[in-house]
Amino acid sequence: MKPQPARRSSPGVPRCERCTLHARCLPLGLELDALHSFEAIIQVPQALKRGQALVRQGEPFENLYVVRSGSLKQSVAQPGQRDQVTHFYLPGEVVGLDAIGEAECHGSVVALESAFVCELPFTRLEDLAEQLPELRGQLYRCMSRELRRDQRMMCLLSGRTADQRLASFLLGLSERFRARGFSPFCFRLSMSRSDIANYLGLALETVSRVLARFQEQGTIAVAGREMTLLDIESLEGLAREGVGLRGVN
Amino acid sequence: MKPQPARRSSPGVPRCERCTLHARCLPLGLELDALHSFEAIIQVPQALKRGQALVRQGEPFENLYVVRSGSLKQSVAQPGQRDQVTHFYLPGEVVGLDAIGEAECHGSVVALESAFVCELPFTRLEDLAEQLPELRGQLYRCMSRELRRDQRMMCLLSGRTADQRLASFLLGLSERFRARGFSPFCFRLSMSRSDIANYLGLALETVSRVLARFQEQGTIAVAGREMTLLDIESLEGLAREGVGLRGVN
DNA sequence: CGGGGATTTGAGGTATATCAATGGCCGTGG
DNA sequence: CCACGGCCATTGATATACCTCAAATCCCCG
Repeated sequence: MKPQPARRSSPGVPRCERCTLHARCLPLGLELDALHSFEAIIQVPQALKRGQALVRQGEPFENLYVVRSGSLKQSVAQPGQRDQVTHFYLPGEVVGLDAIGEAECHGSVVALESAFVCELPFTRLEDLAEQLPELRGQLYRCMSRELRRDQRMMCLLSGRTADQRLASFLLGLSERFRARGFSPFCFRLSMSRSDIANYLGLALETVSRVLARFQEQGTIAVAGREMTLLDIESLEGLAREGVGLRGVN
Repeated sequence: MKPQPARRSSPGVPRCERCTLHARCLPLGLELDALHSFEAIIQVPQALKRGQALVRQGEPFENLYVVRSGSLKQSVAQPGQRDQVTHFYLPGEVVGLDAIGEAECHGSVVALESAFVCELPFTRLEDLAEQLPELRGQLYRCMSRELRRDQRMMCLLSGRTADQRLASFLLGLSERFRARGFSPFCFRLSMSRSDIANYLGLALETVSRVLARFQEQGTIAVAGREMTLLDIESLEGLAREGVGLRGVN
């Protein structure tokens, strides 16, 4: 059974021009009429409630989605293993790139809070991309950006301490919020400690402890899911911090 | 200064039709004349010696490369951190996908042994892809395959023990060799223990010890870089093995 | 045949997982 | 409105996998 997100709501055809994410979204850099062609393929936005699935692992791949508001997480189930959280998606980010050219979605994507997403049928998007070099470029760019994000993640998981992982995680979120016009210093974590731990390859208790320590040191202030970064420099110091652990030779 | 790989050697224009990798390579599925157009943009193959760089981090992105023979590794340097090995490339695999749509290469790629690569100027490839939907599809497929590979890697780094990482690593190599027509049971590791350790997020001593233990248990036979997988099932058992460690709740 | 990197092996320390119990938050229902 | 229950988060105590340091040996290459 397909997830049945509410297909109501929202002002009929979306208008990218008016969207606050315009400057960060997929159609970035399109000419005006190109933009209108692009808008034409966007389906009526979907509303998701917390915990609701946008795509389920194994479903046939049909659409990309752009997050309009709210946030989501992707997790991948592997046989005999625990689920692994692989992504958090914020507004303006594209869901589904890792399934392009594949038959099925290779991870489930679930809303972490109430969210809206724009649905883009991929075949139509591809047809359009055929005519619009700009759009093609944007697609490539999004995919390779994701590749690099994943690689940075691999670096993080590979060689860093719990402190460094958390610091990088917080800085990464901060940066993404800043880019979207939100405060980079003060934001709400829409994911649970358990999600964070899973994402960073730590035990949830460790996440809790490290955050507590950061707080003691005056680096952050955290109350439940409300996060305030007090000393970005310290965090950057931690994140950048050379080696020490898990060095190879 | 650009790396200056020997531009001699090899039979003038390469012939994909005759290439043993034909069935696994980028131009897979192209019609005959499309294939010829594709061949036309391939530069004279480059020969690389062990340790020689194919691309250096930060260089402007201009080409994709397909490995013809030999193997290479990609590593990414991050400020204040040790280099991180992010990939090993085997024949038929495409180097440079993570830089598409970007100005510069975001990692260095170095030959682990004598190697040949086909050079594909990306702008010309893109022009060609504009006319060949098949080729476009292949490009997408390669990129998303890479995305998924990276994600599997993240899972591996995130939640698994050293034994599981090594087992997965060996099985992964085995599978890739099999797919290329080499023996999946008996092969030569072209990378050092240190590279493996770095790639897997372990200390090099740990790699050595785990391999020794696998050998004691009769799962593998290893002598220096010559590797024989004796008991694939055991390895798969290890790799798949549920949880235990680093579980999240 | 010699030298230097690569690999192996050993001993000890530590970061982090695991187990366990408590405390806080929030939505639900009386 | 308050009480209840479940989930989420915190905190402590303990176990352990893996890193680090150190030294010996192997092997490749000149």
